[in-house]
Amino acid sequence: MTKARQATLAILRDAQEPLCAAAVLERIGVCCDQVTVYRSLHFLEENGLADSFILHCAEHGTERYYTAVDSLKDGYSGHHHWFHCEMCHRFLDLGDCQLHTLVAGYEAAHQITVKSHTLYFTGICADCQIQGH
Amino acid sequence: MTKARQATLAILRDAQEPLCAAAVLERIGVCCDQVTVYRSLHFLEENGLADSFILHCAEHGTERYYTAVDSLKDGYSGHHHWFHCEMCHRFLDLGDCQLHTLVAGYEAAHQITVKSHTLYFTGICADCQIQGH
DNA sequence: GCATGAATTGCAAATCATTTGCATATTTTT
DNA sequence: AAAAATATGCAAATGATTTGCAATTCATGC
Repeated sequence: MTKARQATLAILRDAQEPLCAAAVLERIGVCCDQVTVYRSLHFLEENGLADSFILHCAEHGTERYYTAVDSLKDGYSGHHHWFHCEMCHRFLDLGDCQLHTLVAGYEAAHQITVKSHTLYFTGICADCQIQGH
Repeated sequence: MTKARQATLAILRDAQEPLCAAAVLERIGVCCDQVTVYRSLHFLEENGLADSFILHCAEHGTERYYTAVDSLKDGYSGHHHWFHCEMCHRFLDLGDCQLHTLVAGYEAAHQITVKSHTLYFTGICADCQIQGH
């Protein structure tokens, strides 16, 4: 792995939330160019080191967000799902993917092979609910 | 509802799959402009008549896809989920949303209010599996 | 340890779905 | 039917992401 790709992966791992390319770029400093960040994110995802999803948010528009994939442990896929607060625009980690049974059911019912899925939730987080709207 | 909005909704209802703005435009003929299609789709979604999700596909790039929301029947939300075949690029209807329990669990566990979610699956459909790769 | 071909990077410019400004047309209200 | 409000069309802007290409760095064999 090149320096740029390592730096990108380290940033995703350190982040407590999904990051868009712009957020990675902000943190990566002079290490490399914006285009290299995009290419590194592609590389990481192709190689199973990162996950991504496209989310539209009133504040930030439509962007692809990336997370580092957890190292696999017993019974865990390393693939998380997220909640996005439409008021404070932060992400909340909902933990490891819970869709295995559902996916298996769809595969059996329709004779399809599901290779990946995108799932995220939006709404109001606990903090924003307390503060009223 | 204006003529453009009615025409857009009728197209979504007739379609057996999610449609992007370009696909709606193709079918809408001289009825209205491309910009009006975009605005009509926004209108339908804001008013609960359509659902949408953003999907990236090798063939068609990144686009937002819309479906008409079913009229509500007992125990059904009207909100469907879809499978997208990465070989033939078609959509398969997986039926009414099955996430109610999961959502309720997340809401209780994190004191959040989930207002919506995005879920879709990608992989290889039955037809493409038979045909080999 | 270094030459050599392959893969990666930086920069500038291109893409492309979607949005916006604004004048006109249509719809709704009174 | 006139006035006020809303929707539409057209042209141009936006903004995230991608691409071309020359220069640089990396991997590998000798």
